[in-house]
Amino acid sequence: MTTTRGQQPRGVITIMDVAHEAGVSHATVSRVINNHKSVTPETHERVTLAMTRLGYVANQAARSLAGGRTLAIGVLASDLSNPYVGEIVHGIETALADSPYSLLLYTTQRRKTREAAHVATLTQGLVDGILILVPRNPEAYITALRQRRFPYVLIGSHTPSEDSPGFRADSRQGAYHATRYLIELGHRRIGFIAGPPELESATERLAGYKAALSFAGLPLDEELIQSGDYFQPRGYTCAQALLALAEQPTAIFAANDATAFGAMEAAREQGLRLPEDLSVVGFDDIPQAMHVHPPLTTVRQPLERMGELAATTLLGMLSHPGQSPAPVTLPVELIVRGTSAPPGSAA
Amino acid sequence: MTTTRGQQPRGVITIMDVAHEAGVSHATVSRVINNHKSVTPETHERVTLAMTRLGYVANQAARSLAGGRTLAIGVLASDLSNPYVGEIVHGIETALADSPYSLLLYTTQRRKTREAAHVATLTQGLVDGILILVPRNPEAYITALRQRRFPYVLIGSHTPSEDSPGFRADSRQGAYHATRYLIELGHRRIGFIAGPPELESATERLAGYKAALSFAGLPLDEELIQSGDYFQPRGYTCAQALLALAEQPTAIFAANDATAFGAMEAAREQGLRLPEDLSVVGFDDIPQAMHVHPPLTTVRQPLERMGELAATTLLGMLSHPGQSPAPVTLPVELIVRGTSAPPGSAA
DNA sequence: CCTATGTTTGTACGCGCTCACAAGCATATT
DNA sequence: AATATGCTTGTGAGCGCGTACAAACATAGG
Repeated sequence: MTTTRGQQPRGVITIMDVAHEAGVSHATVSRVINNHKSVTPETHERVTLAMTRLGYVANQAARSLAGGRTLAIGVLASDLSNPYVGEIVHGIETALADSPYSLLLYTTQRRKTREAAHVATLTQGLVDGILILVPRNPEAYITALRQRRFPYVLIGSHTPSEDSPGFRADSRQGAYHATRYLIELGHRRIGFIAGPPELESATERLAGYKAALSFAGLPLDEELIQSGDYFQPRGYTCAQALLALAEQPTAIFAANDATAFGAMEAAREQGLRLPEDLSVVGFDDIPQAMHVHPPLTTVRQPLERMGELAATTLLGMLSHPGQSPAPVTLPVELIVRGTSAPPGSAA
Repeated sequence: MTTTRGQQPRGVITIMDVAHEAGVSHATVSRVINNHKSVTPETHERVTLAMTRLGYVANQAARSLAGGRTLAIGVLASDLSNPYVGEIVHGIETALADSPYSLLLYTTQRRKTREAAHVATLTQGLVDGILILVPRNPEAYITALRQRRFPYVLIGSHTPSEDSPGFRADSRQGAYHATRYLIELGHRRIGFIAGPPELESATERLAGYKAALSFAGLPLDEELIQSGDYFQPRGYTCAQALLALAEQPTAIFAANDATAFGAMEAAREQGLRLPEDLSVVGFDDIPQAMHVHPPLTTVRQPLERMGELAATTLLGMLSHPGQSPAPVTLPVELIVRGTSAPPGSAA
């Protein structure tokens, strides 16, 4: 049985070698690999044994070519150094851990010039489905993906109206809650540092902020709204602008945590104590939010969970082709930490 | 020329379609794709035109199978939510941006049970080469990789003795400098929070610390050395232990930034002012090091650059098989910020 | 004992591409 | 004018695997 192969055993062990070793045809080996039902337990056993004995590892390229599936999913992200993205990818990894799928990572930082061609390459035989993180301008490829019926799931901001499968956090609701919270603490002048307007999440957070003000009957002062870009340095300058107003705000709600960190810097530089002299609230709850001092009050997005859900959904779409789940909006949660207090509260 | 194909134009455009469209053989199309020299400019033009006209995209699986190259490289990392890893991957992406290679990401969090099988899968037709980030127990697969002559490059800690290509930061030197810096500030009792001893970087940093003490003629007090694990919570408890000593240290050197953050927390909780009552120095210079308050004095590792260099090196190994560059140790840099000062310096 | 039915296995084709080889052709050499 | 040389292009053979189809065999029914 344990025939030591006559040919030179160079390099790669193929399905043929296993077939020979087990005394069956390569088709049978293939059946074993793919768990086809019509294989006798004994045959299955023999083949499995032969595989381990020879140290057989399937050639993925050949499987893809013959079977039409690549067993890989692509992840399109903007930039990995963003902790926000890291969290989501972490969740994706978790979901993929028990699947046979590999993870192909693409950041749009790479080859941003030809993002469309990029998607084309990915979807043309490189991966079976893709996850798109926080799409900046999805219109470019989403339509193409849809009409090609290529499986994809969005993560993060995207218009809920479009019926693409996706998972997003309820930015509007979160911003609304956070703002109401500040109002209930007694704040009347609440500065807002917005995100880039081309991002759905940014406009929603702004909308939530405005809605809360209007619900509380507070005036909407355009002076109090600064346009940020979700990055810390801009948060810093926006906060400076807010603190330079004749009528200073007693609280600043930043559209994301990085921006909030910038605001904290600016406040400290002006000699303001947090939270006694100024309350700061962020959005996202990235890991370091709890590690700054004082720890940041913020709105928690279930980032890791979003990644996990999206990946699981995509896997489901791959195993049950045709269906395209509706987008899901996940609730967010206000995490009260140390940067928020009633206005003018003594130390 | 612009023959509208008679057959049903369903699904995928293959090299054959392009060949037909351009009026050449499929081999010529292949030559154009692979930039073979022996193609007339006119032919090249015709083929290129046909490709764009048909929207041809090469099937990567077929290329891999036929050509023996996958045009993908694998990245083996421990865990993406670690900002340290994010930085490195960022550098890798940068290096890969202008190459035809894709990035296959594997975290060992996934399937940690079968890490070896994991490497086997990767190296058996999934990727052409791999980058291994901060290998925990590399022995398991390094030897296998080497004897299979599979291209790989290490990033981060690894014994410099082993002649695997790799890029690492000079942990020992960095720790030595940081410790000397504290000594020169006037500190005599300097606590050290070590990293996990199974990590090369951790032992080297400890060695650097000890060397600096001995160079300065300071006694080595084992009490002052706590064993951490590179994570923040442990840094917190280790710092507590150090601050509970009868003879308190006036400075704490933490083996990495996360640990240093923990130490800062502990110090603050004890009512100590940074840096007046206690100096804290970290290692790594992860992005948030400069964003905590006060900003952390730390030893900067060129993480992104390490990733970029490693990827470039791997690409070089792939295009010039056979050579295996020697490991490189990159210099680190002490970044003095706000958490370090002479002992007992008044505010 | 022969046919119908079901189960397990083998045969053979092709997925889309790369590459060795040879053919075709133009130009250089004698 | 005949042959050699170099360049461009076409032909064809797989790469390793999945899978339709058929073959082989066992079992059941008549």
